[in-house]
Amino acid sequence: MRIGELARRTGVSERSLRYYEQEGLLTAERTPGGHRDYTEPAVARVRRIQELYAAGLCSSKIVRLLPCMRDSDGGPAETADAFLVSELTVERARIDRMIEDLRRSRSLLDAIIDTAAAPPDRGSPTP
Amino acid sequence: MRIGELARRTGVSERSLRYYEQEGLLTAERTPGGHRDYTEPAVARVRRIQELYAAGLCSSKIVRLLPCMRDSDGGPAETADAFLVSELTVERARIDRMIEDLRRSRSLLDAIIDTAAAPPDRGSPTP
DNA sequence: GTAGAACTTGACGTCAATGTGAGAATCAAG
DNA sequence: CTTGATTCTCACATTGACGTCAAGTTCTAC
Repeated sequence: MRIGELARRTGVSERSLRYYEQEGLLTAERTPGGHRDYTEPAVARVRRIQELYAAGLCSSKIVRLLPCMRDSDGGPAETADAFLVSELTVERARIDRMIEDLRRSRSLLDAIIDTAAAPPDRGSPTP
Repeated sequence: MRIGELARRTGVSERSLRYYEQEGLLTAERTPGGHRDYTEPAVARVRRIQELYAAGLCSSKIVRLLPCMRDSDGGPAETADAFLVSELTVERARIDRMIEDLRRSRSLLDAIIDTAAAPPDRGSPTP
């Protein structure tokens, strides 16, 4: 499929897809004229890339991480070397902290929303 | 306390603290000479600001949200108006999605780390 | 009063993922 | 062949929360 279709199916802009290629995250065959021609697994791959970006990983981390994932492109999964593993362990800890922070922020918002939903308590406290 | 101490106690750079003030997130008295003089609750406030930034809220959202929080500066908490509540509800949903994404990414990393930790399965499958 | 640390404002730089626009080339269909 | 949609590359702009440097002022301790 070509870049427009991939963009529509993944919800990722064409610009970003080209950027992913530039960063080595995504590859594509080329038509004789030079247009990108993506295979079907590219859809799943792009979704995973987005997830990892959302998790706060930068492209250089992702590019080393992707080959270690199953089903990334049909090929057998590489095994992460010790250095990558140690980096990923750090990232995992960071993600855990992020989740904790998000939980706190979530309950903060909850409290505010609940307070606003409750009948506004003006002046005279429950008699 | 002055900006240096607040920076040390919160782990936030002086630059950021001035930026928070510029964005209306944080206020301070001034000494006769113009130096910022923070009160004790500023510490907690800065921490909360950081949490909300970590949750992906931008300064303009945070600045409207802070007055609705308890203990932010000792004053009574304002109640969020309907518009803010609707925005916060959207943010809360976004945070929920973020947490879900993070969980997925976390288990992705987990799988890779576990695979690398397991004895590398080279060629000859269990005879 | 004076040295040096801490602070001030202001302006410009950074970073990483994208947006955006120009101008040329390619593709699919009639 | 032609037209119009799509894609190409290249390059510059944007965003937001900061880093960083400069030149000047204030505070603190002696």
